[in-house]
Amino acid sequence: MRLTSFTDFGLRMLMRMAGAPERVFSTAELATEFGLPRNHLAKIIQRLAHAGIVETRRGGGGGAQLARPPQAITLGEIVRQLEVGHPIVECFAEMPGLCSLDGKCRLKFRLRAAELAFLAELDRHVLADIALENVPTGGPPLPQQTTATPRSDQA
Amino acid sequence: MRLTSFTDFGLRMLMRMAGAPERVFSTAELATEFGLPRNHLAKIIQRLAHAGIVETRRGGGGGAQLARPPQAITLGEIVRQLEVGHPIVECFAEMPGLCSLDGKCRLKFRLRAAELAFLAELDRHVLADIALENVPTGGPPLPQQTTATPRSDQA
DNA sequence: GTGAATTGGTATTTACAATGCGTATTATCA
DNA sequence: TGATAATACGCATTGTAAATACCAATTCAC
Repeated sequence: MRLTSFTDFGLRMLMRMAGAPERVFSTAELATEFGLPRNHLAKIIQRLAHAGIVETRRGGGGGAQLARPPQAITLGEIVRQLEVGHPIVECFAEMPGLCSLDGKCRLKFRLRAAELAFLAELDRHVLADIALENVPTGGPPLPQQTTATPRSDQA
Repeated sequence: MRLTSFTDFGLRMLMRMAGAPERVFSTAELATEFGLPRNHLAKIIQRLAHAGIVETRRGGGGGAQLARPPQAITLGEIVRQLEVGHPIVECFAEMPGLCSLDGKCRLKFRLRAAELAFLAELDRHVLADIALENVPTGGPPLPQQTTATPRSDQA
């Protein structure tokens, strides 16, 4: 039972963005803060944008920000969107008739119920509950105080 | 959110074994029935044996059978044993201090709660609930490397 | 209008799980 | 006791998904 790195990293970025919902975060900035590859994070932001969780804007000064207040985004919604295409078991893929136990399998229903229980527990919390204001201070010490200057161009 | 093939195939084999708790099933027989690689199934049986869910017996006429009645084995126990070593997210691996958000991360606790909800839902059912008596009646032609020796059906 | 910054999309490389295969060990039957 | 059948274990191979790199499209600043 494993979540993909998409979901893992996506949650971390959203936690950070929820800490400053008004700001615009570039993928380069998030990549520096978390010490993760920029291109990989950009892909996840794309997915989140398609799902309507964040809004992106190209060009200078662009980046991503939450499309809704963090109180209106449940953790379940995030995981659901980020885990698209990764069914619990192979049987759940959209391939009818592939499973040889198709009609007689009484397990499928139970697995689905367990998955719903997992997501329901996640839906009991919203993004605001796990927001973090502090920079994780991954590797090099970033003495970046809250100078309210969204200048962050370096690479 | 995905279970490994270990868990997927393990559950199928246990479903079959629960349909005839008194019988002994060889891995070759199960592999033929399900059209799955024999060696892979043997490894899963090993894991299940170590977990105390099945008991194996070597030698002629040997094989595996449930160590307890199928009413006494919950689905949660099976999944828990089969998913060992596959944490939900990387942070959950046994590597303290690796996650840069160690102290401040309020997500970890929620993910754990969701995982427990998933397993709790599974614990509401036992293996007997999903037993299947019928053989899946070999669907696709399988390129089995077994030497096509018709097994003498043991009593 | 020009240039720089930033996302969007596609292709390639890499890592890990899944699979296949061979060998050793052990128990049962003749 | 010997032959056979099955598990147990390790390693090589394969396949799929993640991770990375690169190029195109777009927007703001000047």
